[in-house]
Amino acid sequence: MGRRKIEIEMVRNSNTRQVTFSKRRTGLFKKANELSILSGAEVAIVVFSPGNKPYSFGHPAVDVVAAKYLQQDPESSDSEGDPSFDASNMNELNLELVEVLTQICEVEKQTEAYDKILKQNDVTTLFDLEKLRNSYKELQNWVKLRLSDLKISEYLLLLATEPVVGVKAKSTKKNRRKS
Amino acid sequence: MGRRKIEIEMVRNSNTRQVTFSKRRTGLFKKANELSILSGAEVAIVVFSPGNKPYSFGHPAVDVVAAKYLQQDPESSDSEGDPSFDASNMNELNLELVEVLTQICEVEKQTEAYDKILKQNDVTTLFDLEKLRNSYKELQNWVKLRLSDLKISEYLLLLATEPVVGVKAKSTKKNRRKS
DNA sequence: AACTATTTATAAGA
DNA sequence: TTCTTATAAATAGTT
Repeated sequence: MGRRKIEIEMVRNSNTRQVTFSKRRTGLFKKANELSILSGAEVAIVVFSPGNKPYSFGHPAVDVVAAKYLQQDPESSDSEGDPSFDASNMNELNLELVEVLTQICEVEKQTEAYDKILKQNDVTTLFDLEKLRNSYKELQNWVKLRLSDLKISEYLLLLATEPVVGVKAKSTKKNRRKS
Repeated sequence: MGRRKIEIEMVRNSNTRQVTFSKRRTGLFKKANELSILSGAEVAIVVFSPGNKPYSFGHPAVDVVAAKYLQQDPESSDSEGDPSFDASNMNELNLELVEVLTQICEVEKQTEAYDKILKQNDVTTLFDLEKLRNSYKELQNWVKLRLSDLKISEYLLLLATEPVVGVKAKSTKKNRRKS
């Protein structure tokens, strides 16, 4: 929507990129505001600029909408009994990390194998394409699996909620969670 | 932007309101996607429709961006805890996690895109094969990159050395870290 | 779900 | 950064 049509791809020039970000971030928030007013919808937006500065928009407020959203999926944290935050959580987190790293290794080996297939430049038969296709599917499934059980994200969220994670914080009422 | 100019105010007719919501929600998410691609910004949006159905958009993912946002202002206290292991370590670890999650998300989206190519069963030209080949290479490179800067692994090692991370552990000499 | 007349967003330029 | 403006894109009302 400007003097010229542009491709939707990372803007090369870092200066132009920042300008584009500013303009479009403004536009995005304006649209969000209109959406919330016109339809009465609740909207929350969080954006990190290329320079990593945070911007947010919320109607009625980011926190409110975010909380509502997070409440949706009740599978999130609760299990842990009482110690405001103890080792078991950390150990689980660590295990998750090990898992991720392990699987990343596996993916590397897989991709190498698949790359070999591709290097035989005769991959023109349907059969080979089928194999290729399946390879991608596997990879995709792996990633989805990783993402779908969002335990790590949940942990992050949980951790973010506790300013001082894994350390006995000043026990304010914030350490309390519904259980 | 339509046949007529409209005032930005709650749309009266509930049917029209729902239609407006649908159209504009789509537009908003499209804009968000363009913003994230053009500028490399991270974006998370959560919307509740007038009928209270949740919709979300995230690049790399709602949870990841949300977590990062929430972590921003940790009224970083250090409390009365044993300083041998405080929040700063956790924050670093968390940032690493955010990194990994971000890249995993990117891979997922990539693989989805490539899968689309494969689904067009006309992938018989050399050109397409070339694209496919490059796709794999990118993926492979990503994984290698992930593995080569072994910061996370280092953390894991560190963590593994500390059975109880982030919590006042039985203080042995293990609380020592190279510095 | 499509179709367009219009309005709105914005890329480039100043 | 802010403004201007030619043009691309979104969308309100219609079919």
